[in-house]
Amino acid sequence: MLDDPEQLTSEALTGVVAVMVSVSVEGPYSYRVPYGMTVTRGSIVAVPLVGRLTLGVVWGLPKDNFAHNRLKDIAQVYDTPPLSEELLKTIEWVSRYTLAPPGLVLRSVLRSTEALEPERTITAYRRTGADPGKLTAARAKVLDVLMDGEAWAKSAIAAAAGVSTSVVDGLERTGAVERIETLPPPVALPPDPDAAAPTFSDDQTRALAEVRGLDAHKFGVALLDGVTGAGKTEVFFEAVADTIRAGRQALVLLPEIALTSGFVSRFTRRFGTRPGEWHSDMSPPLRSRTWRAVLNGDVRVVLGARSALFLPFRELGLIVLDEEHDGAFKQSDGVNYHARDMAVVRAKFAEARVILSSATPSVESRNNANTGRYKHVLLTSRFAQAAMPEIAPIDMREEAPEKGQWIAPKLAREIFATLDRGEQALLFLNRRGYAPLTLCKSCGHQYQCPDCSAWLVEHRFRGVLMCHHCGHEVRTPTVCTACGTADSLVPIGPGIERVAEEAAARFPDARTVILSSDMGSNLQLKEKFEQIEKGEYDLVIGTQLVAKGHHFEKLTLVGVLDADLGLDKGDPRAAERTFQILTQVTGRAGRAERAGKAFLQTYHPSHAVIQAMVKGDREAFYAHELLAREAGGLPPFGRLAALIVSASERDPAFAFAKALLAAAPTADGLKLFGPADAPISMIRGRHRVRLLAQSGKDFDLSGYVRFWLQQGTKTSGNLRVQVDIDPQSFL
DNA sequence: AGCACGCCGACT
DNA sequence: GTCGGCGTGCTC
Repeated sequence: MLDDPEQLTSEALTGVVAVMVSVSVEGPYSYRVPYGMTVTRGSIVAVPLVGRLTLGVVWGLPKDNFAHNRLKDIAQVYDTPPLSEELLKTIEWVSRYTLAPPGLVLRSVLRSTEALEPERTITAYRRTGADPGKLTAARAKVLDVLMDGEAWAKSAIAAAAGVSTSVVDGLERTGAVERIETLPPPVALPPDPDAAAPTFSDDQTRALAEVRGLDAHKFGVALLDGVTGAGKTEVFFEAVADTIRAGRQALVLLPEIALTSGFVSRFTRRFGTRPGEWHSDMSPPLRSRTWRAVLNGDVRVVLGARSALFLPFRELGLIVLDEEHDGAFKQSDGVNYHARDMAVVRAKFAEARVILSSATPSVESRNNANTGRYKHVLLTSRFAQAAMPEIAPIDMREEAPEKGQWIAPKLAREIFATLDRGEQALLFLNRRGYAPLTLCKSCGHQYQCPDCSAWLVEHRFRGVLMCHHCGHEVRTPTVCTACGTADSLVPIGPGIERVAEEAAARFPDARTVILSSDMGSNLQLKEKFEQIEKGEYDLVIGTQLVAKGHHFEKLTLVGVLDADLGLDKGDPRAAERTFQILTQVTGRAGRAERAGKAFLQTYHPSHAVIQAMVKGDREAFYAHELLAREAGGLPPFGRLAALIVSASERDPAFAFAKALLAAAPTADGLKLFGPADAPISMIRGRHRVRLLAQSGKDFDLSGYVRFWLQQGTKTSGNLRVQVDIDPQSFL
């Protein structure tokens, strides 16, 4: 039974072993296992690497024969369970697929050494029962808090009792309270799958039955496809409950952390306790403890951002991707992976289920559902039809607003009517700032980022011109920096700050609020959302931020100021993204009780996306888009890989890309395009030239690109080649 | 990722 | 003459 992975993982390895170090190297290095040390495949170890200790994972037996006189000893094995075979396989697969060195992929698994050290104790205080002597009011409150007999952190006692921490110090001196070193409370308690019995609509009951049709102990994918408000979350919560009952762990991935807090409350209502959480907003100690608890199996359910996909689950049984179509699931720095695809891969190795949930599934997922690779679970709702707003286009060629305005007359009339009824209206424009371009009317100078080929966007509130690609900022000049003319700078085009200015002038009685990711901290934004929900604003002006996750009872009108978004920019996914965001944002208008209306300001009223929106016919969109993709050999009917060659000067980058293209091996059905300047031809001072490889869907494009780069001339100087398999956008 | 090695500018 | 700038390359 040599090929039985169970057998292999549990087998103690001796002599020389292969260790994957968590640095950017192409394969495992060999190390000696010192006498008396026991390691197996998956053991987490520290190994010496150029004079310092580096984290690594025992991968198995060495495949090469590194000179034995240069071998070093493993320095330490950590006292944790080994990483699961399923996770090791996932790392290898992700590395092979994305062309990222396996050590780099491992790095996203082993994020800190701290998580591996024995858990640090915390100082806590508890009652001893001894007499405190003088019992002041403050002391009484503290002792009351400690009546439960538990040990509390000093700050927690002070907060609960409403006194200062020095009262605890005083009580400690009297002996009525004692200080102990104790382990912190667990990061998450076991969720109770039966804490709250859900009540389901008939549709939800049927959808759940279909999801449950997937064997809980085998690999399988369900696409949970249903309009907002149809109750997708309740359905996949039951799959989470099933997973807990089966003794396996569940992972729920959200596209962005702004959505977690609402989600945690819903989870807590259903399961009686909070899930484990994993995202970049957590404190490093909590992250470490969560990581460890996932590996130990103490945390059963994790709610997290895309990086949670690489947590060291021991017995992963379910991965849910909520809003699976969301572009935020594609990681585009370091390891370029798409969390949706990698979730399916990990689930396959783990014999786990995957639920992809969305109101506007990605074209890829819809295709997989159509062909039967994924189980298509449609969730309609009796309210769905009523909740769908009436959508109408506004042809901007015929009903253009006056010069310097961005709200068409027809939309303005609708806004007035809505405000008169005491209802809320939302104006949506996916452009931050005041104006996307600033120029001097005297000399024509256009303000551009010095390090990127992009206009500087004026942000009037903050008084700066800023680059949205690298963050470069300058104070907005009052005198043209090119010709010296005073007051000659004019803003060109709209951003939401400018729309807010127009709205203030045209609807002076409306209480107006701007919502944009750069308009305050997460907390401030949360507050604004709550105020809108309470009806403290009449007119909401926002970017993509408002399209997600929030329902406003009184909102009955949505105006999309630029419905064309990125249409027709030569980006294969532009139509899909536009369809998704238009569906999301128009869906904010009206709920079951009140009918809603949405208007799309467009210069292309006959475009398939706009037509599908207006007719409320999403199937028409998918049908049209799938045909277009098939005709173009684009995903999901073909594969794409982008190679971005970058350098500090354009010429060497271009020359290298040309040489690379010339050295490309030929292959059946493979097409190469380029070299061409990338749409954003310079970012952070680096010129970027793009090559594109397109193949059939059954072609090993990753393998081809790896072979190609190995054949071609190696990069030298400051030339860099970045590979992006399955690029989502063509930036 | 670090850390050493290496080849060009302003100092004791 | 040297100190040190960081660009480049290697790590079992």
